[in-house]
Amino acid sequence: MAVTLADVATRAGVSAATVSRVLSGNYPVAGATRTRVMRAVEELQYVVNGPASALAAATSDLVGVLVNDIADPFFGIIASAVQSEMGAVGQGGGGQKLAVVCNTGGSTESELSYLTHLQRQRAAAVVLTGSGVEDEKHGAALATRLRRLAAGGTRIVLCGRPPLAPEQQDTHQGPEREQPRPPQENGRDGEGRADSGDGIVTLAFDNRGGSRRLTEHLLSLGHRSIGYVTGPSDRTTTRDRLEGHRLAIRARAPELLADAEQFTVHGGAYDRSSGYDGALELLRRVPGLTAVLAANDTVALGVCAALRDQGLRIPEDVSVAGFDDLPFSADASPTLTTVRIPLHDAGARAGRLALGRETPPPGGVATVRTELMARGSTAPPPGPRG
Amino acid sequence: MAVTLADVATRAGVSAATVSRVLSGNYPVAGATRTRVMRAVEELQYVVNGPASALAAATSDLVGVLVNDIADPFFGIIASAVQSEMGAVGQGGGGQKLAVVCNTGGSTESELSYLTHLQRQRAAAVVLTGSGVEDEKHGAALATRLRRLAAGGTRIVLCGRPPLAPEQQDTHQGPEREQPRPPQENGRDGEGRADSGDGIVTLAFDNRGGSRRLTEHLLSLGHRSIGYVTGPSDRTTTRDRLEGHRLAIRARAPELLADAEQFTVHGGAYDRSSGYDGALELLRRVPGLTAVLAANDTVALGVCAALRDQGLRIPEDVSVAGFDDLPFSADASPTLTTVRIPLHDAGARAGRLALGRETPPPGGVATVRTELMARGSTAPPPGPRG
DNA sequence: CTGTTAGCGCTTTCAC
DNA sequence: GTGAAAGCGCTAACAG
Repeated sequence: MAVTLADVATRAGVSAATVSRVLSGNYPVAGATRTRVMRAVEELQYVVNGPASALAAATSDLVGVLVNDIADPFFGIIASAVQSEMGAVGQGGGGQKLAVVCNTGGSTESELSYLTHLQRQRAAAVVLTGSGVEDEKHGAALATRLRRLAAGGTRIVLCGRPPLAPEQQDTHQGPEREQPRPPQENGRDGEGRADSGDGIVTLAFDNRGGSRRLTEHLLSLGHRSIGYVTGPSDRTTTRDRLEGHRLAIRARAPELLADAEQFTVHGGAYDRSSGYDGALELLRRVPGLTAVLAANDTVALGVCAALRDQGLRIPEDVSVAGFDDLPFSADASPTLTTVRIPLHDAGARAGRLALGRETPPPGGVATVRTELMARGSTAPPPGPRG
Repeated sequence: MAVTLADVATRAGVSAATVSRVLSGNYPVAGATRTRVMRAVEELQYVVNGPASALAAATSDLVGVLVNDIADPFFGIIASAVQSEMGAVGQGGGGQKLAVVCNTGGSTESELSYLTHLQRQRAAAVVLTGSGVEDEKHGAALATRLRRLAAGGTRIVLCGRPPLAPEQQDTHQGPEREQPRPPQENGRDGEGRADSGDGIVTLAFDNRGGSRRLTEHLLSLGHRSIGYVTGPSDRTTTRDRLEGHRLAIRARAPELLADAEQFTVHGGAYDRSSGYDGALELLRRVPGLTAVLAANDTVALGVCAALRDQGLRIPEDVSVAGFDDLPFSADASPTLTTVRIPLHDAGARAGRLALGRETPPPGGVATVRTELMARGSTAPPPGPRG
């Protein structure tokens, strides 16, 4: 770990400044000099010292991507899309960014901790993906930290979670504690500024709308006993999807509202086993169950497994639907009815936003549309008494 | 991006050196002073400048994890395990490492490029996961780069790929061009040194052995028309798995060897669609096909889908098996016969090795055992004429 | 077009 | 136990 800019300079018979200019390429240098320098670099196998250069230039090429679970394709797809926008992987010189993904495991401390690291590294941008945790204290801490990062010049993009709660008024000015969430459909709350005013841009997923359409689909097939296996209860995504579900019931079959709580099982995680356990629990609670909605596709797979293990056929006996439309859903048997989120597109857009290569939506908030994918796992409920 | 160590020092009424000592915690500081400093840090919301600190200390807390496809759970599981070993996520001070995953997309340029970035950042360690690319030129370039990194103090761990080819003798000393690969089962080639001599440690997966056992399983069920859908042909994993398959045939049913090439379809990627297309192609080529082996579980899912679309039942008409035992395999219907690789354990071990928290295996190379998981997707072939 | 001169913000001897 | 000072390797004005 020895060879420095100075060594290269000596070898090439030029000054360190010249070498620096050749390497960064953003400054006129004579052709001959350039070749000489390049040769010296080659011969010495010189590699720029990142920290030194970052310190001097006060910039960094790091872009952090925070995900809740890197082993879940939902995040993998988004992360991969973000990374795909970071630019052609040149051999070194250019302003290419390095997107690194950080796995928080859904832990709030871990999330904060990664943000600290990223802040230390003076990251160029940070993309936070997926569900946020609904915790008053964490939410405030997170918002503060993100605003501070943004103020320091780091671009912040929220992808797949709702926008930050409006800034806390430190000058306590009243007991106004209503409406903790900013309006969703109205894209003008930033009063026309290019972002929400603090440089943080949000790409929210229309979880509520998608979920609502999904439940409507089931309702119109004739289902009246619809179980729901939620995700972890403190997640924004969980809440939004459940809300969409309830909205559909309220609008189309209000008589079912009374049983809603009874028909809802709160899963502990977005994984297969909470689907499995949840389905079993629903079967126990709801005698005439004809359909099960799952928090996402992975959970839905667990639901299917449990149902099958109980000798139930899908969709003849029970319909099942997921959410997200991950690649495996189209291949499952039967093919899984779900709600498609254009994860790749959203991730790519988040990447562009992070690099400042795309102008932020008005108000700093855009909602990504979701689409119902009606497939083989949903059908009309079985006739009375099978 | 303003507040610096000096600001904190002023505020706390001490010198910058003292603040630094308090923050790094590895030096005796009076209790009172420490509290005073901490308070100043708190009040000023001070965050260490990573580049500056890395420059001065000539160390970094970055650990890079290179993966071929971040959207593939195979890599997600390994990466997540590596990350889980990086230590309790403290609030900042300690020597905690930041594991960042870099998605190469299987591209060799991208791989090299990420290594350059990591080298620039003076990464503490680099973990390369999964299949390497079998390309003479790239192999050499990669080996050189990794050795250089290792020489510079960066720990290198190969997880899920074969060890590096032995060092190129620059002093051309003979036409010795045999055995481009080091012995696998013999763990003593490093002559008892704690690693292969260059500080690079390898955790190879026993793909060949697992594949061999899988084919033996099919053979002993009575299958004689076994199709094989491979992964991308330039990958070490692809080659090893195919070799294991051929080995089993050679040992147990040499009469099938003649048709081996005919029964092998080379898939373009480790994805669902090459499984789908591969299965169709096999059906075309092999009239009495009774079993299909896939490069991995994801490919196997594609194979299943194709088979089903052709009206074939699994396993009654055709048996199918995958490789890796990803979580979804146990949930597929029918449950998928496959070969289990302890991905999480391997990743965790790679993480420990990367941090120097575990002593490297003798010779620097360890082979991770794989295990046959015989499940519902394989059964004896149908009787003659169905 | 190229060299000189200052730092960037932190860590770390070396004194006190 | 704490301070002063000397860089770490690079970039970015300024001069020439």
